[in-house]
Amino acid sequence: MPRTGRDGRYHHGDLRAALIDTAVEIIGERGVRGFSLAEASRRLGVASSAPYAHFADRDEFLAAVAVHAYELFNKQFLPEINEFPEPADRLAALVRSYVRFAGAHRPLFEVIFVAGLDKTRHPEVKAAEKPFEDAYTDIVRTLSTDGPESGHPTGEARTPAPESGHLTGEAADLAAAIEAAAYGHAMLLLEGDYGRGGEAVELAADRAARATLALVESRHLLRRRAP
Amino acid sequence: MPRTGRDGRYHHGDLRAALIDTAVEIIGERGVRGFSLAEASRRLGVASSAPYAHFADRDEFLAAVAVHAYELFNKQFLPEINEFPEPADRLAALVRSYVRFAGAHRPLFEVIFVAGLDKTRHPEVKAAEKPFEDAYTDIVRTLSTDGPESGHPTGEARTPAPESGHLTGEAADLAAAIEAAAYGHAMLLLEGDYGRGGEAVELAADRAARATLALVESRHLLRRRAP
DNA sequence: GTCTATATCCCGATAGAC
DNA sequence: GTCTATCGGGATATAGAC
Repeated sequence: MPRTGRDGRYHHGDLRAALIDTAVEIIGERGVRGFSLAEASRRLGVASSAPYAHFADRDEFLAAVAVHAYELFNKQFLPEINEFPEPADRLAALVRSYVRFAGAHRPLFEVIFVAGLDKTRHPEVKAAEKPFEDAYTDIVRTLSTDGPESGHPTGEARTPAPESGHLTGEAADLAAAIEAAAYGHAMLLLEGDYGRGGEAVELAADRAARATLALVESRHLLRRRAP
Repeated sequence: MPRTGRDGRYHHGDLRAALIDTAVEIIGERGVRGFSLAEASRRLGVASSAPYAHFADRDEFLAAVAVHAYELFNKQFLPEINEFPEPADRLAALVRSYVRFAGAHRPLFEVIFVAGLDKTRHPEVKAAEKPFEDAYTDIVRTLSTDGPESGHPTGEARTPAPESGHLTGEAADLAAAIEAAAYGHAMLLLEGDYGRGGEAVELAADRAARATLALVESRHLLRRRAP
């Protein structure tokens, strides 16, 4: 929301936020790799050097966009899974939300997954993605220790799942398969393999959700011998 | 193989081929988006304008690299599937080969799938990928009309599958799921999610192959209602 | 087929004034 | 916080000589 100062020039109360909005626009048109801070400045009518008052360099700016992307996902899409009590359905819903997010906010999805940011250099990004990762690992862990086919008689003592951290064994295999399926569907959607409109998004999301259920159903086939 | 002329300067008998080799090098270091014809020329010791004697522009050059990539895949990896008689195993082998190719020839895989070439503008690329596509659709079609769980009593009359072109119904759903799984595993491999060395490639390829078998096994869950 | 030379354009980033 | 001015670098692409 630019406002005009006494001198007739445009000034932005929040150039930082305006830059992120404009970046989303540009990335939507040209892709992440076609984005430049210079063009964003041009569109906002500010000097090409103005962004450097808020961000050290281009990478740090993209990291800020990535954080924005995760916050949006966590707020708007993650809650969708709470409609489902069963772990398998929750997982399918999570995958569906993931693909929907890719379709509805393609530029943000691109920044997160296609830009190739070095996350180790941007801890803010890692922190922002944590809610999503936690939701995911929680469900997968539940599924592989408590699934309908795991064969635990009622009341049997179970080793408690670790509270956080990496998955192991069957859970890791299932998680990897579903992660790849979700990512693959999202990428094919963005490449136009499913068409262009909103139906394409739902088609891709639906297929991804079904693939998730199929993988859960046949998860015994995913198991690998210990290396 | 550069040779030296009488004047002491380097000349290339086949600059075209040399450029493609060098492009593979550069893309391996910087990714497709970090590639430029200018740098390739520099490394070969030729003028930055030399490539334009062989290629109209950067995109046409990348299309040539893509054709090279498909030819290599079709020759070196596609034949691997012939070791397996059963359709499901053939499909898993194809997916395994696909991921192995991504790992063994990452730069070429990137050009094909990440560079975002407009294939409609480059018919040579479409022609080069045809053998791969045909092999894929053939197997999927066989699986969804002749699979062990399709429940056709022996001798029942079946509608003959179309000889080429797009898949429909169950076959299309299965094909989409497997395509996404293969692509997803390959991309996660390239992003380093499985680690870096040759073991990472085999891990990803193995997981992709298992996911393929799992999807085939539960393919009834992939079925969508007609739109 | 390759060279030199050049034109044009865009980008990232810095310094210092307002 | 934003501006102007500017440096340095790299890319694409063309024209014309050898």
